[in-house]
Amino acid sequence: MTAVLRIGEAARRAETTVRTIRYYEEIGLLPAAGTRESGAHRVYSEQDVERLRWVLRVKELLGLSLEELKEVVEGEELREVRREEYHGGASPERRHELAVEGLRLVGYQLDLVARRQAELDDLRAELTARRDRLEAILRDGA
Amino acid sequence: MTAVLRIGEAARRAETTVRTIRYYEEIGLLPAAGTRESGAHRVYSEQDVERLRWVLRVKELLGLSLEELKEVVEGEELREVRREEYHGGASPERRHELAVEGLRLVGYQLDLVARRQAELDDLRAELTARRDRLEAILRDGA
DNA sequence: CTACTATCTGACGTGTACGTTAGATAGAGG
DNA sequence: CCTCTATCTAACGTACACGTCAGATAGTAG
Repeated sequence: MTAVLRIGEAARRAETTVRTIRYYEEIGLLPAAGTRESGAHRVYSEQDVERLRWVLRVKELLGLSLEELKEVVEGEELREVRREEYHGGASPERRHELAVEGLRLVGYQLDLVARRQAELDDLRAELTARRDRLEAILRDGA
Repeated sequence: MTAVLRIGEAARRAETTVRTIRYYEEIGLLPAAGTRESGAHRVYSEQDVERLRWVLRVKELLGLSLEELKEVVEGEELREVRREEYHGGASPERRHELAVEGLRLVGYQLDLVARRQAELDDLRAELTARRDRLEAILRDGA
């Protein structure tokens, strides 16, 4: 069911390149895909692809460096840990712990998004004012 | 009144560096500050600084490359032309022309801002959903 | 005029984020 | 077992956006 993908297909699905995935692994941004003996092909799950898509999206929209992205990746990894442990039946304390840490990371991202939105709102307001002034000129002036 | 600034002070006011200003001039992003004989100091007006601040802000918020920024700079230059010509008394046809072109450039920027805002809205919605799920777990679960 | 600081013009260096190439190997299909 | 393609590692190359340094010059304060 959970198809296993190799790096080429993973890259296509995540709308990125093979090199990028390997590079992210190199710098420790992405975990080394499974335990491989050197030379063996990397394998990815669809969840891995989803995680990567999310990370790339956040990077793009917030303009984060790969260094800054590490917190985001951490959050994504935690999500997966949570899913697995829940199905494997984790203790209530463990669940609590995971949820708390998850909240911290989600809060961090929400914070970044909110800030950027506020700045974009300001920018948009100024642009709209400019546009209105120009339209006024076209209407009743020049 | 309209203080004349040299590159160091201009950089401070625009919250950037001297090198950046010179680099932008090198690649033709910013106009060569006035007509200088080679070796003479560059001079900037407060308007120049405002223009630069705007450009840097748009770059940061929209994640544009310097190449893509050229449209934005063009828009800012046009604003200045407009101001000057208005005070110098431009013909109605000229005013009309300037306003139309200005609208195009403002429209372009508004479009970019709107797109980014939409994407950020989506991102925020997903993050908020995640947060809510985690909070639910803390409330009535773990 | 002198002293001092900021700016000037090259030119080379740097960090980030990958692209590209070479030669060997893995693994799926027949 | 053989073939063929995708992937492997290692290494060098590249585009962008500046940083940094050297040596000369401009402009301001006294």
